[in-house]
Amino acid sequence: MKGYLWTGGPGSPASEAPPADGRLAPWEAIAVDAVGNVIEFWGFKRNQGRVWALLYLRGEPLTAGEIERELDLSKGGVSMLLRDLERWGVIQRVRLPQDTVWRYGAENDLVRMVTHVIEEREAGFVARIRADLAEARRLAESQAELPRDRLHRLEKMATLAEHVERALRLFIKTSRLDVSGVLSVFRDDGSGARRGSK
Amino acid sequence: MKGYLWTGGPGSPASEAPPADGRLAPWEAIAVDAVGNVIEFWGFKRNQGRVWALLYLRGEPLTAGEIERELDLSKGGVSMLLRDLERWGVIQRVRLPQDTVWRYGAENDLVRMVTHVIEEREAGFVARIRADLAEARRLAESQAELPRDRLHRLEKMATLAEHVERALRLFIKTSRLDVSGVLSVFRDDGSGARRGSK
DNA sequence: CATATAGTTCAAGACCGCTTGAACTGCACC
DNA sequence: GGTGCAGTTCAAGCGGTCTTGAACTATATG
Repeated sequence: MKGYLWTGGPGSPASEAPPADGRLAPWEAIAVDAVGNVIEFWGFKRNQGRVWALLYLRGEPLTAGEIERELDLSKGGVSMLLRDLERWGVIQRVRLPQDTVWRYGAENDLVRMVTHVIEEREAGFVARIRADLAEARRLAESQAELPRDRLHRLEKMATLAEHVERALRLFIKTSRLDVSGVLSVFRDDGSGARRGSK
Repeated sequence: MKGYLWTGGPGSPASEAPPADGRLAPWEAIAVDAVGNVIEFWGFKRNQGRVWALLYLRGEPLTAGEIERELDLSKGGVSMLLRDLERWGVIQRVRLPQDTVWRYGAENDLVRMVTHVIEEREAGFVARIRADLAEARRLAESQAELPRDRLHRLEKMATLAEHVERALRLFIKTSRLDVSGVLSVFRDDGSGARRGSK
């Protein structure tokens, strides 16, 4: 909860002079924060989600400076956040013909990114756990005078781990499937906000 | 890692001298830590997982003091960890007839707990997000001169959130189903480590 | 009742990741 | 070349969580 919650500007968003540190409309602030919370829940940085959400809601590419002001973040922070998002392919850096600065636009792939990163994270992690349990088992087996039931329980623990792993994989798969439906919804806007926009 | 290393263990339970700060066998340490990592991954405290794992592997109930020594935790910490685990129903507090102290034994329900807590967490969380997005939408709609495409994107965002939510629910359900298979495996040991054991 | 041990609570502090802000690089334009 | 702005990097600070350790309560025992 960095910035203040800016309850002002009930009337006109465009017509009145907004306070220095953010012109975010209240409804935008709420939506942006909601996405921030979701993304944080999935183990990313809150502000990564906020930046993506802002770009997505605006529909047109913004500059780093604008993001900085809207979201009340530091220059350096914005730079790093944008780099992360770009690396993950959920935003795109574009340079408008006549323009001299970079602008950043949201891809629709937020979800694909989430599942993707989760997938990777899970892969490494699960491999590690599996290796550890295997190692434990190896050591335990080499221990001659080990009560049999202990070993037995260790093995069951490993089985459990495998099942959880399977469930996770399944989740990712179904999630992706389920989401592909959503993506198609998204897609019909892919061409941007038509022309009108601004 | 923590405080002092309790160089004690004159008893030497097994035949060889175990590492200074706990009598945990190496294989146990590895397995215990593996579970700790998993549990941490799921958003719990690492040491909650370690405690459960220790109790599970040992098969027989341990006292708080024993746990404290084996895992090299503080007295207060163990007390809190045990309370959490007990509240979640993944360990059971028992008092042996002749004995004066409480002992704690592992239930097999670790997974059920995980899914359960995730479920709860998810429920509250998702409700919050949903409410936030609804509120944002309400505010946005009341804003007369709002570009139509912006509102449109906000709506799609809400749709997306719903789908992710559905995927999550599905995951929990499948995970639970999948796990129930494992639980049956576990169950045949339900009666504990037979009697012998020690 | 005095003592000892088991168990609980919580303030202080360790720990860790995120954000900041300032120094720096790169680039365009004058 | 010099000035100014966009963008990057990173040490230092901040904020939040987890753990510790000591004071405290509860309970059993002689």
